Amino acid sequence: MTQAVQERAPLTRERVLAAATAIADAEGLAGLTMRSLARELCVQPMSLYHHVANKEEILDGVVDVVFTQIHFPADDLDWRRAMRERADSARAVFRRHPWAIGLVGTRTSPGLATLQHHDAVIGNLRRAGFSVPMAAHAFALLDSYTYGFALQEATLPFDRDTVAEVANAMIDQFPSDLFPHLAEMATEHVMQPGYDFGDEFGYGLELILDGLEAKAARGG
Amino acid sequence: MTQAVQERAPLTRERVLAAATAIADAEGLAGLTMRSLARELCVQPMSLYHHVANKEEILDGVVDVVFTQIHFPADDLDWRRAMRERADSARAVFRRHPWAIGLVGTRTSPGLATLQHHDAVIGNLRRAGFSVPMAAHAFALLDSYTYGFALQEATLPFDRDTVAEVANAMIDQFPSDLFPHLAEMATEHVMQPGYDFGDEFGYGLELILDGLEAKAARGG
DNA sequence: ACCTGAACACCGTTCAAGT
DNA sequence: ACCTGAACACCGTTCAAGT
Repeated sequence: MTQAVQERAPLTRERVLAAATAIADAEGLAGLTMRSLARELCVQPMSLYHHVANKEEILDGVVDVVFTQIHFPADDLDWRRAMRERADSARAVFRRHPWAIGLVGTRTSPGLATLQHHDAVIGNLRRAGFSVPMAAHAFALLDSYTYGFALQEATLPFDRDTVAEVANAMIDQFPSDLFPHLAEMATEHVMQPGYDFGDEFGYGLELILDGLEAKAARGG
Repeated sequence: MTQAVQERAPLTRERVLAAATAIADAEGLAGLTMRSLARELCVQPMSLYHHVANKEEILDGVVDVVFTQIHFPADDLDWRRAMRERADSARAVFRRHPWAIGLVGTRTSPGLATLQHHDAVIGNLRRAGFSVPMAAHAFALLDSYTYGFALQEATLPFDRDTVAEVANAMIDQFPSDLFPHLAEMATEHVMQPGYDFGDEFGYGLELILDGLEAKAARGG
């Protein structure tokens, strides 16, 4: 584990959540157990319950820790740049913590950082002249796109060699002529040198920002 | 459980996955264990291992079962209607199986139905004249939006009473003036009679389809 | 070929006891 | 106030044995 050997600082909720995040990063969500967390903190499993109610609260907590890391630009930045920068930052953060995005779809009580982040997004749009309903449209659209892209990226292999490996495993498992269009896209596009699925993010984001700008200009 | 009492049909992979889906629908993903699944099928836990390799394969399997339910329109339908219908269908399916969308972000080996679905989407776009790179753009954009919207909906309460309950719990937990823009949007818009977050889906979808149509017309 | 009983090494969590 | 040892009711999975 990353910091198993250390003088025993007193346990706090923050230290518990930081350690939980580190474990999930290193071993995935399945590796994060009350027992592995206690081991990481040089403590008995039961000590954790003095700082968090249960494992659910830890999962809520680590999602909020991840939201802490999403950069939100200064209040006075024009809305297009602000939305672009925070979308790019969110995508980068979820790329660093790929276990977190699936968790977002299961947590029903958002934490402080999550709510602050959402408030800042809506605030920026309102100051830019978006009506409340138009800000709601923009918010739902941009967040859906960003989360969904992160969700797709979470299952993607990081490097090119693994891409080929996965593709081969797929071809082994199914008759290759079952998916002619998928095969065409893979061979002619995705497997070509220079292709990076991540580049698709900017394309879609600009298309959405263009659309929102046009709508906002004519009032929704 | 939904069908615990029944004559014991021979176990098959299909029956195992159908029962697993039913359990997840009824009790959530946490309620789906090898043991609860065996109980549902009137069988000993170990019998399951003759039809699936392990629990991971069951999770892969139920995601594919869910993809089976996403309706894909006839091949010759114009691309805008085809994309709209399958996005609406996907959203409805994930609303019925809210546990499934988070799982999408953790499964790295897609099943037959998933791949067939993706192939049909790309095929429709190609027949409509989309270039391979343009089809890749459209595919990434529409899927990201649809999955991301489903991810947000998965954490939302279903009925109005629960919305108010959740909002009150949030206000109890944090000083209410910490999130002025969120509060404004909640009181002036989201909590108003007639508001339904689900309606945001169509707004964003049409904006994206408009953008794609314009881009496709001028070749990317 | 298909199913099972007993067992193993894990889980999250509670309780009563220690300092 | 904070931490712990022992225990409980669960997990997924293996193995050797049954039909």
